[in-house]
Amino acid sequence: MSNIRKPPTMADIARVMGVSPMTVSRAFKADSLVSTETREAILKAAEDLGYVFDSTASNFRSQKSDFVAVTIPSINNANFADTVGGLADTLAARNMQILLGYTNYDMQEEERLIEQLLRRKPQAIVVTGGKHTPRARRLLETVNIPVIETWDIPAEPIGHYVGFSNAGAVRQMVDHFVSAGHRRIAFIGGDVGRDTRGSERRAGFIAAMEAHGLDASRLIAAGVPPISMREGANAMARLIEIHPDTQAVVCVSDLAAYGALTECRRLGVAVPERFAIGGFGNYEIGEVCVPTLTTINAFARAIGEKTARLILDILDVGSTVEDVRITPELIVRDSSR
Amino acid sequence: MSNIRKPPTMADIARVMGVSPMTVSRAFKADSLVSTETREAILKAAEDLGYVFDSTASNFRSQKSDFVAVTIPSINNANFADTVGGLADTLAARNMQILLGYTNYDMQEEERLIEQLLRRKPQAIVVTGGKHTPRARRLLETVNIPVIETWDIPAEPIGHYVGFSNAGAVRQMVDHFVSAGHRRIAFIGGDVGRDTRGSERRAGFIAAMEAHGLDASRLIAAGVPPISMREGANAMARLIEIHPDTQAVVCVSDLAAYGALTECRRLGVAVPERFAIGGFGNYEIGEVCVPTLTTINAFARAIGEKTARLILDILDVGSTVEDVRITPELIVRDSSR
DNA sequence: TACTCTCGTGGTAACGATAACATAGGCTGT
DNA sequence: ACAGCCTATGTTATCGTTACCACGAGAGTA
Repeated sequence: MSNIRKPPTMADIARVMGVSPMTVSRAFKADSLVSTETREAILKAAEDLGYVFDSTASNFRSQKSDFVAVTIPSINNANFADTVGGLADTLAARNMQILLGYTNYDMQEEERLIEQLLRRKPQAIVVTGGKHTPRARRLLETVNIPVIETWDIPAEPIGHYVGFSNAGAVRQMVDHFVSAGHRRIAFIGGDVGRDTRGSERRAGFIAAMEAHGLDASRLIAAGVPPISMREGANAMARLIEIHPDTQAVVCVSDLAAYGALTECRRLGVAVPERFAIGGFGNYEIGEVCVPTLTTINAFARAIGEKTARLILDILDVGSTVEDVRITPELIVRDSSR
Repeated sequence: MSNIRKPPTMADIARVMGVSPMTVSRAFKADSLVSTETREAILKAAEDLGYVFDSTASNFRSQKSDFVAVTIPSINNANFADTVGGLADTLAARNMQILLGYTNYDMQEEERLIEQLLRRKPQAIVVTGGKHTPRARRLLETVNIPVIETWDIPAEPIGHYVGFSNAGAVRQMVDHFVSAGHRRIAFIGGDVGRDTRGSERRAGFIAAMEAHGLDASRLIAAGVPPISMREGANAMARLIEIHPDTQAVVCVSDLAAYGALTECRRLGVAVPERFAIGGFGNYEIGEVCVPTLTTINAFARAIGEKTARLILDILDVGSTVEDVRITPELIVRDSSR
């Protein structure tokens, strides 16, 4: 009847076992000093009693958690999911857990989230991108845990970063198109302003085109970022209507690029003969679709893994660790050759 | 220099303000009894001091957290991501946070994860699927918080569930194919055993075929679940080789179906004229690709939202709430008409 | 006036684990 | 044989917040 009796604590186990609570506590820490027999007996007793270790109390007393806080723009994005996967898997080896939040590409929301996450006393905080509200920035600067910005090379890094130049990556794509003989090149992205990385890719496109002495005004904004396959298709239709003589298009992501590709197929426009297409992010779709999609591999999973290793290094050794610059890789596939 | 001074606590704010710590505490709880002026003054002082609320201490003392623990098989799956998105958004309105873990389609890993998550004293726990290791099951049965199984209708529910019949959904697809005149129908899925939902869809396929008096032996296992687009393509190649006279194929997911579709295109097999294809999950790709993909909409996001609302109801009202059965919807598109 | 009720606030103890220090016994080496 | 060290365990105090109870002041009521 009294199924509502309180769950057992370490003190209960200690009483049953005739040892001190401290010994029970130690039995749960892998590296601490308890004789093997005592530990095993305690762990067995704990299991029998249905004891569940109270991380809340442990974190509170020791003033640190096993959390690493992470903010990403959207959960529904294979690239960020890969990064989180790399982070989670690498940190799991040290029994650390990810505390994840979604900003929905909104810096205001990011600020709210950062504040909420910091309340949990994480061991480190990982944010996506290098732009934040002033208050978010202050929160991150003040907090005394490692701060890592990812997916970008911040103009003014707060702490560490593991990222790459979005503008530089797009330049690779533009260079590729130009050396393939294209001159009238367009860019398809989302509306400017919200998606920082998208905006930087757009800026990188403009800079690269101008560096080649080419016209950089063929810019199609397809909607609120992140733009979908459907929006990519719509943008392509618009592009062909407005600038029918365009030879190649750089898309802000593979999803947009795939949408553009299907639109071309619908319209009977040959890719790559009549129209070369490049994407971004090396999504699975790009290597399966017909024709396969030229893209930029930003090594999303590696970003997560390297970030995790950076965090572990900082926690172990101290903060004398260097930042990590990833060099994205241009992958040329059938959609541009 | 002494940048390492301890962060301020409520007691510090109380001292500065000349009130009791209790009043400071109340100022941070939206619904508690403090005069508006006092609250505002306290919140301002807190901001000035750079105070960060300590959720760890709060959770510890009040013996409850704002967490809802969630396990999903994989982060890199748009369906589960949608469910988590629905959960997170709905719970965010109540300032609750998701504590997420990935099982990697492994029940052993799920057990480990459930144990780890329960240590955080979540307010509720949401698991994907209705099959668990005996120990995981015991942990869930013993814990005194709401337990919700999703994406399935468990044979023996532990607590509540928000799900649908995977077998029933596949039956809809088979019925659709049969009424379109197809008789030689195949199934493409992953290797049996790991992915519970995949296995149930396969079983549902067999049952539905037998119910129609048709041969249910055209089963292609494409690899370790979840199977990729590439594996779907490979499976299609194998299917055409082994059973060249097949008329239609049911795929375990839209990703596999899309792979199958591209393989058909490569081989010059006309879809749907020569070969009808159906997927599962209503991924974005299915409504953009050419031809568009017939699929099953399982309302992934709604599962998350309904689960969240169920949790909130239980926490508010008590556990007299009913379970939720979702009815998946067959979406017929060009790949099968 | 006296009595009840609500509002705003204060005082005290406690949540469960563990950091820090202490101690008993066994072993090593000279 | 004894200082010195290592191992296994115990004792005490404490992390920061909030549950619980108490209390005074003013409002409302009879």
